[in-house]
Amino acid sequence: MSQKPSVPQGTRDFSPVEMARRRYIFSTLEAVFKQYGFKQLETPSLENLSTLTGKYGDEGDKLLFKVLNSGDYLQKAPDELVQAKDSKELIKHIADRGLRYDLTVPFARYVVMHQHEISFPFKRYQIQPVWRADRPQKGRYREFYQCDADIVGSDSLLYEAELSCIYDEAFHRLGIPVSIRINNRKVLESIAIRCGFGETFRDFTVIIDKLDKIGEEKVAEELTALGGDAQAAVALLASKTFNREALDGLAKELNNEVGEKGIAELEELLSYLETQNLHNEIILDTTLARGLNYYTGTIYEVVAKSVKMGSIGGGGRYDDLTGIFGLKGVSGVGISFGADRIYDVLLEMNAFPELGANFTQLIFCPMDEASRLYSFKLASQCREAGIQTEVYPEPAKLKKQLGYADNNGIPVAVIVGENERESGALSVKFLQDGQQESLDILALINRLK
RNA sequence: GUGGUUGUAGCUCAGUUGGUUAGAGUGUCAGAUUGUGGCUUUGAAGGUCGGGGGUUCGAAUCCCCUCAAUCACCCCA
Repeated sequence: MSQKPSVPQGTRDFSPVEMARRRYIFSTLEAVFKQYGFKQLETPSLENLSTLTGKYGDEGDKLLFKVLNSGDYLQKAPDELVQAKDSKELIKHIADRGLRYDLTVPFARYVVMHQHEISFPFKRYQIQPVWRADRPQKGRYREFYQCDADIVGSDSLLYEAELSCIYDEAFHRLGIPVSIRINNRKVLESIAIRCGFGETFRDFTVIIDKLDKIGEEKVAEELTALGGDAQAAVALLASKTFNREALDGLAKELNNEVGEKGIAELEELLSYLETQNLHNEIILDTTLARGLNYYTGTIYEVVAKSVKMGSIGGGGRYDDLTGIFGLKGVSGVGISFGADRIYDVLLEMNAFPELGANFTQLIFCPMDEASRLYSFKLASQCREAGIQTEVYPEPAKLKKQLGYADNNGIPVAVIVGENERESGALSVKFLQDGQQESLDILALINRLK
């Protein structure tokens, strides 16, 4: 019995054409990362569950893919938990590992484990898949790639500026006009304190993050329910072009200690950015909160201007991420690119450059068995010369062989039959314009090199 | 995790109030053309109508369950 094949929900195959496009995104980002001196890192797909749980909140824990232990895992599980069907407790006994949920936490783990080999500040980039057991929908997959650039071991705001520039440069190179939204967690905290949400800061951020989605009135409603001065808070929430004027306006309102610290950070970041020639708009958005609660300073989010899609990048400063793994006082700042969403945006914008899946420059088309052997030999000569070469595997009809070349976008075909073999004068056909020439192998190689 | 919409050939889609053998375009393969691709033309293959169950004399069509895609929540890249 044959079964209908399928892939798990939220996962996808990538065809050669799709891979060419994905490679284009990855290599564009990689080139920018390298330009700023980031070094590449990879970590295992599997992490110990203890590394992952509790780092992403209750929601995050639910979305973790857990991997069953090897062997007869139920044998070692406590009977009462199996009997009680208590999945939540039982899982701790039957699954020790899980698939990574993001790249930041594994990076923090890496830094702590290798702290004595690393010279700080350490700049690393990482391009790997992550997994979330989320319900798939547009722009949301269960397996997707993140492309992260982080720096640990420095609290200099120069790095915030560099990361802003990386966002700007990368999306410029990809041809996606974006808004780079920036905020500072301390500014947010200051607003919260000022308006009486100091005690309920977490909930406060969750609500205001929805501002552009549900509107001012709804947000005011929910904030009032939370118990605080909703009107005052809403008045302070705005998104403006990131410049001196906007900052000064904000500074006048936030004259408490946290606020002044946050404003000072934004000012320093701005003074770096003022020296740059940026392609995209930078927005100071005090409604930007971001879910992950470990951010402590600058936070980023990037949105494509021409396509409706969730954020295609995000990140921020976290003063003490490695603290949970026992290394205190190491500050980090990082950003992430959502490669799969960037792919969808480029596709929707029709903004991919012409990227054939074909790399073959030359194909030999043998007319008989002896020519096939002869072609195989000549092909290795071409390959040694650095020409990407194929040999058609059968001495089939020319129509078929040229059809293969045509369908695969191979630009040059060499027809080899008895005449060519004996004279060494190869019939070289250029498929784009249909021109045909007689060349010997050396002349052919020179022409294509 | 909650709710809505959709599911017919590899792909894009027709398919009448439930009625004979489920169609088209495109792609694939073969021929027209024995050593010359794209264009043309002829033909062929390709379908458990997402899967399972039910109603009916009869189901692609109606009902239930399930799987998947998609959209809105939640959350996020």
